[in-house]
Amino acid sequence: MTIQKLLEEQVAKSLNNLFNSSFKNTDIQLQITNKEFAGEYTLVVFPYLKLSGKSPEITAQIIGDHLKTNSGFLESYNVIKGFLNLELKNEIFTNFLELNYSNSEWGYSLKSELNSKVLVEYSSPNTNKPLHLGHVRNNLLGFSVAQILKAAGKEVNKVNIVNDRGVHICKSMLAYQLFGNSETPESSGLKGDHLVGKYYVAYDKEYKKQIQELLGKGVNQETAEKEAPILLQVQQMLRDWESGNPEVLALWKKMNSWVYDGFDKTYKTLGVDFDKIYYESQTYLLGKEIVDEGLKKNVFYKKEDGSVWIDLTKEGLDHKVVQRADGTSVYITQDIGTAVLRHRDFNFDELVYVVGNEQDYHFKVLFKILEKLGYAWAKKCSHLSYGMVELPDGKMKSREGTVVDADELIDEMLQTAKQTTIDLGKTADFAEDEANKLYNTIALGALKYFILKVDPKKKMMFNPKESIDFHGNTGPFIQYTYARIQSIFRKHNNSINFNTDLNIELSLKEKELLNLLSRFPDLVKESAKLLSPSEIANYVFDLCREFNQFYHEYPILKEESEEKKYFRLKLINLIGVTIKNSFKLLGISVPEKM
RNA sequence: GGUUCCGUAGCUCAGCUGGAUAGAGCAACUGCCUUCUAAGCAGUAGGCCAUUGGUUCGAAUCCAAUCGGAAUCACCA
Repeated sequence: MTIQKLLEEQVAKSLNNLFNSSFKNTDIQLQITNKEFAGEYTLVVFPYLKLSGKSPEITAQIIGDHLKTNSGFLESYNVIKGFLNLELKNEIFTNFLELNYSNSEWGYSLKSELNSKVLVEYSSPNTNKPLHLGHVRNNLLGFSVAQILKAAGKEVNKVNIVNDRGVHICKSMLAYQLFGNSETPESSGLKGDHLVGKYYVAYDKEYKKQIQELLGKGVNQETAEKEAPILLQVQQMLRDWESGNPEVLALWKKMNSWVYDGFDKTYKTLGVDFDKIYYESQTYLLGKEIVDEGLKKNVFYKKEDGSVWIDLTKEGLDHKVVQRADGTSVYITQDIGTAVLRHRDFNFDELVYVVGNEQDYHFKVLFKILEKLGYAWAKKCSHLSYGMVELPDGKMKSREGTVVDADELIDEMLQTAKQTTIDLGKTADFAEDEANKLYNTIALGALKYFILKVDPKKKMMFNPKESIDFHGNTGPFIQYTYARIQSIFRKHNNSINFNTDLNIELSLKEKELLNLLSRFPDLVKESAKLLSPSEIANYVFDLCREFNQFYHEYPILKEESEEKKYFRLKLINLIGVTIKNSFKLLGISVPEKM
């Protein structure tokens, strides 16, 4: 049990004794004491004035006295207005440290008895273009959330659904047929996904050109957009694909394989992975079957032109197409199939979709449809709806080429990390492969932390002109702090297995650090509940700031008192473990030396 | 137009299940490397928490309205 929870229990007991009330532990809200006052935790007594019938100051004193004589936790307390600041006994902290300092799994829960199975879907790329910064946010969030859920004791499987079919894929394919001249990744020297992306852009360019031509002939805008020859060709190609035209299928397979090679490289660099990859080409037929069944059960209805719809107006939503008039499936058709297939495969208790907030409506509809189709687990599906990554001039748009390419960005980060590190002379005595490994660790640490420190729900701004920093609230700062700690242990060389005197005198800073450390396990659970890596990021940054202040002010190896020296070694060991374990939850590695 | 989300320092973000004088980082300016790694530490400056009203002992936080921005409402994904 954490220090805070023990305290809350004691406070509840005291209140109940004093006022004949019946508070539970969870009713008590302790807050962290402001730095300007003595104490670690603070009880706001205003809510209890009616019970005590006394002024805030007197009430606080009564509670403080009772806690001091009965809880065994309090060294002393002070009252400022209606705030009761609790100063804990040193041994609370030293006990805590003694118990946890060498636990390498510190902060992580064991798999719960309930063994709740969670599926996390993330990444979900389209195979018509390379990954950009928006996808990077998705991948990092998905991977990190999975790590956090595991650390909170859940059984987690990561799944990916590859959007490998549909009109958008046909667009790249058609443009390649028209303008590709049979070029390949090998012949062009382009990474496969980039080569295919080139033709997706080429399609859009040609489409816009044709619209202009039609407009020039006096056709109106709407008709021009619907009847541009290249669009009609794309629609024909999709029908050919769904009917199994060998030539179209061959082209599709060839181009997709290029894209997969490209994606694999990017995934590997980012350090993300999946337990199972689904392909829409393998799930959309199941989707169509379910649509047929739903039609028979009157969950869906058919319009005269043959398109299939669902009426969700009673749910406050709208009518929604689930199958086109020409019989081809739409996005949601395949999502229905994929969800059902996944439940067959994994029998999950919860399913988390990591998908941008531009699809909020889509997921509302999807979950509602699954519910109406009678799947009980539909209620256990949730959408981790994250905000878009924006550039100073607005949202990224693949078609318009206003994107920050993932591979290019990572490459730039690597160059910057390398240059900065060399300028600082940090790798002078490193072997070449060690040095390269370090540049990679720092570059990805900077990128990942930059993205994960922001609340997932909020949109975030990325300015390509200002490269990601390595100072202040950044990944490298935290990695550096970890390396500093390891450096001390390299110098020390001895075991730290030394019993701490529980009555050792603690400085304010040491108490602060121990108090902060003690909150880590609860924080992991909290961030699992909120599906929010940013909680972890902000916490570990705070911890590092506190540590660096401590490091600056207090000697560790040079401390003369052996007692204090070993106490501090244990303290910084636990700090190091906490940094490492926090970063593991963010999918970021830490260097031993930098 | 309907629905949803957002508006906190020059910039990027914390804080939002109501609590003490609203915090970091970057950028600017000042100091600190003969002492465990200066990717660090200390300090200065920077705020009508979009606006107005309400709820109460107490509001950046909850409610309403207004202003500003975004997303979505496709036989796109």
